Amino acid sequence: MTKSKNLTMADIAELAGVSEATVSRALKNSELINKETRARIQAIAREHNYKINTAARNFRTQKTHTIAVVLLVDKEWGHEVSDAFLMVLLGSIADEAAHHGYDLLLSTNPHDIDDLADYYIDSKRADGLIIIGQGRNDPRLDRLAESGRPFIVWGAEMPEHDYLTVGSDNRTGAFEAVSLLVRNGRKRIAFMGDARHPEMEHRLDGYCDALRAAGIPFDANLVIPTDFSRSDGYMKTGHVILDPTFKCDAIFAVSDNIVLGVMKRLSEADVKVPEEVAIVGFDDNPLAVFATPGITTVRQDIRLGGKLLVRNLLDIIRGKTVDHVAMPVELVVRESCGKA
Amino acid sequence: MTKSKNLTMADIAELAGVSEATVSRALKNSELINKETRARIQAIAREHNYKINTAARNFRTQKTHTIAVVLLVDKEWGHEVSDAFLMVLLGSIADEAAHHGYDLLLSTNPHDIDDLADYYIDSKRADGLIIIGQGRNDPRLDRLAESGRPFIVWGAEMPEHDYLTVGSDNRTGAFEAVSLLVRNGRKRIAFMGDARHPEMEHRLDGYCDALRAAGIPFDANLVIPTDFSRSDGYMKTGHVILDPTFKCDAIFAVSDNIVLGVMKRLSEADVKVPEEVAIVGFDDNPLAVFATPGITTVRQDIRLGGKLLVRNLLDIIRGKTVDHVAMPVELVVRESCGKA
DNA sequence: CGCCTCTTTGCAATCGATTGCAATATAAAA
DNA sequence: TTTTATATTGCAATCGATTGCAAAGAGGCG
Repeated sequence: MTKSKNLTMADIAELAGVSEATVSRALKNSELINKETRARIQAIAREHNYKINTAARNFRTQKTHTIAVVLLVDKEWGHEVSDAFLMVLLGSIADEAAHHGYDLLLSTNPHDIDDLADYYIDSKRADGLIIIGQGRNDPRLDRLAESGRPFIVWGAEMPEHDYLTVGSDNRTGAFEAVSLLVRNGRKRIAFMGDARHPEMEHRLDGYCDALRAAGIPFDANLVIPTDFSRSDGYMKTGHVILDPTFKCDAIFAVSDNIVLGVMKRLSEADVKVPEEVAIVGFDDNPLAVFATPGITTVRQDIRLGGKLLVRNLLDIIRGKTVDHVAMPVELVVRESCGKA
Repeated sequence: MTKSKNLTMADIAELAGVSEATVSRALKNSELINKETRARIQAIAREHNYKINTAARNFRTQKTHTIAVVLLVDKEWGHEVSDAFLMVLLGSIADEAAHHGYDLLLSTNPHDIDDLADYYIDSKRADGLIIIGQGRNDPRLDRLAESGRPFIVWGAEMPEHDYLTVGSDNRTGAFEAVSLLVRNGRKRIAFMGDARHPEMEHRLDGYCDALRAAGIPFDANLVIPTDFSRSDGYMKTGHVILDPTFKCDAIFAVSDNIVLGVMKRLSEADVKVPEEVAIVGFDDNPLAVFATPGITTVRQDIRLGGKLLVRNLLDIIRGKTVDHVAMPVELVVRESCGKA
């Protein structure tokens, strides 16, 4: 098809009989240029299939029109972390970025990039960063915050860390989930999750809120440290839940992935869900509805999350003031939580 | 931290008392520059936290050191297409690209970018493209191929389309899967999948191969058009498999996602898997092992796939000759396929 | 007709790193 | 000592688009 070498703005200028400056402005649709001239130049550019050289433009303007998404997904958590979840978030970020005319740079586990800002911002690869995978206490994020470069984090607001976040209202979500179990007559409700992780900490807070509201005393023995994975859900169920000395009639798990592992193990042990143990999860993983029984869960609006990450990051880049976001969540009731 | 404005190569040159040219070569570790001088300049650059301006470099060299990954994931298929699968593939691509010093540009469903090559290559955003989501017959890919720009596709080799691919040996995988069902004594084996999709077409071929090898006649009624999704697996099971006039004692489905939907529906109808209907899937979705019963499936080496996509694309960019890749697959036997 | 305003266009510098070629220094050979 | 080969370094052009400022043209008004 087009085998001609790349055209430059000078070529278009020549073709149109105007200067490069005029072409530049015309292609931008600048008001400075006469309307007819603009249209004519645009037509010529289109006709000759001219594409502006992004590299040159970025260089000249010192902007990249690119945002970098960094996935810090360690093995530390369950490594499959939410597959579906991540994919949806990523897709939504990509769509929203494209919508604003930004490209998306993706990087997973940049273990050898100790200074994210240097790599992405200072070296002019991206104008800002979206970090996914807040982790427990990543010093890199604190360094980033100190350096004052534009970035935003998916996760939970943490008073002791000085960076902006977008995430779900984990505390309220957990509160509603556990309250539902209480309404359904459950008294000994176990919590499965890793409270060292910011978001999960908030979910534990919500769990405690719900118990308190119901007048049920908090029992630390019911808190079972579990990472995000199905396999850890499976294992902890075998080691703790099924231990004869352990008694519970319900479980609130911080992710549907965990629930899938739990239910697999319970079914092997012939423990009936929800009759003997009622369960509520978190995320509304697409699988939740296909599990047997269907998993009652807390749905996060991930697509909205992606959009907000992008919008707020762009605002930060433009110097506007931005606040933390805790998006509302929605309880999705299926079978696993039992009946009232 | 560093609030000083960005240093340029000229600054470093001045600090080191040499010319910019020398700095440029030294930072590249060029043999042209004296070893000690090189070390000294590198030290100075590090000390002052100098980062090369990628935008300027890309502009000057007319290379981007970036590859673009384009996800063409239409609703046409089951939209959740493989969640886990995609995430793993993407992660592997990202890692391998980083390993070669390339950045990764991500784009999902560029519906308004009718000419992918223009957008990414001509406008100097990327040096090459990786396309994921071969689809049935995307004319955009043919146009890309015609234009001669460097790209590669995840999927299946198609003689009538002129572009390079990396994918799994779908035909052999399907052959082994179906042969296993045959060995386990099954005679009427249904095929669930959309044969219009290149990869699935090969799986259908493998299915036919296995029947032929076993002397079982092919019955077109046993081929049930199904997209990739759990929900379509669920629905088609209700509409076709459970239809009283339909008889089968086994199912080969082209994705584990489908199997999950199938098993959900079968369990609702109290049909026992594998006793009444044996099932084999494809992909070895991380969930396959957590389903009840565990799903026997064909595992693809997705991480290897990601690596090969990147390596072969880079070879293409460098003008080397590259061939199609059909990676070997592995049958993973769990419970859903019954016992011999 | 001269002066002023407003619209439209062009000039030319600029962004920062790279690289072919020339220049210099140093060592080796004659 | 002169010539030649080799190792280092610098000069200066270059990549292509953008933009502040100046300039030219069009129209209005006194």
